[in-house]
Amino acid sequence: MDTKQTEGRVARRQKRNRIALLEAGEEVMSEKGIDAATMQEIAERADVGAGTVYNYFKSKDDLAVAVLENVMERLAERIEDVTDTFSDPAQVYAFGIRQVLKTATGDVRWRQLLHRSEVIADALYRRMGPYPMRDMRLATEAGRFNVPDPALIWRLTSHAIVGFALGITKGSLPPSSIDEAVIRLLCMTGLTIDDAAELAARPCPPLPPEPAPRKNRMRTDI
Amino acid sequence: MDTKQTEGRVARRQKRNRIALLEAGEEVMSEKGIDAATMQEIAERADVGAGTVYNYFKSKDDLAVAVLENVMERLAERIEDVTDTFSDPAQVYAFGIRQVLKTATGDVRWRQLLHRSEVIADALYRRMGPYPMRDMRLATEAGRFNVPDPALIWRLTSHAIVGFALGITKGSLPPSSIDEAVIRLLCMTGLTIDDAAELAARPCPPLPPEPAPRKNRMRTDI
DNA sequence: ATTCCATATTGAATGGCATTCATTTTTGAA
DNA sequence: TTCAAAAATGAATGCCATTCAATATGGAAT
Repeated sequence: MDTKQTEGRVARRQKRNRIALLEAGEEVMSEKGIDAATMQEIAERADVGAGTVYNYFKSKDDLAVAVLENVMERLAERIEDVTDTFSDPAQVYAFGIRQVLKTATGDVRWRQLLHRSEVIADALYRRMGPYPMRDMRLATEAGRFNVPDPALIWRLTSHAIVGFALGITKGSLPPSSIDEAVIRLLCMTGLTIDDAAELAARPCPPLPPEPAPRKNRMRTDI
Repeated sequence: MDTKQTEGRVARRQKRNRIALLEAGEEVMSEKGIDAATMQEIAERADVGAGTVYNYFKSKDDLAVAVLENVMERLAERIEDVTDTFSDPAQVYAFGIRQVLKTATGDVRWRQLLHRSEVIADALYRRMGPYPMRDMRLATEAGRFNVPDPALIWRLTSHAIVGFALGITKGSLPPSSIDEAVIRLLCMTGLTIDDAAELAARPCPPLPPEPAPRKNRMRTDI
């Protein structure tokens, strides 16, 4: 018999639990920072026993990585259309970062989450190894354009994000100017000055429609 | 009577202890990373009781900050001469970073230490507050040249270092080209593209003094 | 030299937290 | 209904930063 014909209760519950844990993780870690977030609280908020978390995630860091991957996934979805619009990988990349910035600056939860992302970037890279970037569409899309080493793109992207996160969370980059930040990121991530300057000079190309904005459920009085 | 006439045994021991702790801290934290380093081991390596450490440093983070400050101090010493050679703050800054890079790439201990420096940059900034940058000669030197907000310089410098540390430790910046890295850092830290490009174009060492009219002309509109 | 106290040192105790694991509960097939 | 395998549980473990009550020490005053 087809074992898939009806997804058993277990499978469904597991899916629910995993999602609940990811959401709880994102919530708590965003609110308190990754270090201060306790597995206990995350478990409670996901209506799950403390030990159960470890059936789904090997460790706290592992959970954090999964949470960030989840965030990135959502980001990437908003980005992929662009590849039909632009033919220059630099443009795609720039646009991608632009999107990241717009979202990151607008969403307190992500900003706080990214705050501690050094470890995460590290873990992400270690976990991904050389070429298994199945899910990282941002990277994949860039790879479509004969960028020599797709892995490099992703690494740079993550560094850009981390660096930017450092910048805004520390307050040294007033996020008043997205374009400015983009330029800095481009420089930081290895595009040439000329590329960056040129990109900065020309206006942002026509944008694909943005999906409905998500609600920010987080307390703002922190 | 002059209480200083002979420094008592206590004062001498305290000085020794402090130094021993800083050295032990740098050693252990460099070897194992800040997180993995235990206060216990640091205390042992400094031939001191576990609790004693807290007579000298408020917390583990506090110790880490002191260790990094110590490193920075040594770095700064190698930098100060430059201020006699250059009159443009951008040059001084660029040269400073250049030195940091050269040293950091050559010294594994520092590289590893810087690796976890996100927290430290944070703590450093928190600790220093708006204007108490007495010891940060790098920043002070920059301040000599009418850079509007000296605090800003230091903040940016620390970010540059952190960012660079992320870069090399993660392997995304092959430190083959120091100059290139410098340019990226300059961009990242808020000098204008033009400034950076110009700096990149001309060889670092000798240059005619100029009034140094620094202006940030980056677009501020979205 | 001796006394004495302020100050420094100490390491055992505390508390918080990630992680583990022996039990219990649930599940789906027989 | 029965049963073995899988999943969930939360109490127990161990690690570690930090605290603190007890102890040792240095040097000033006698």
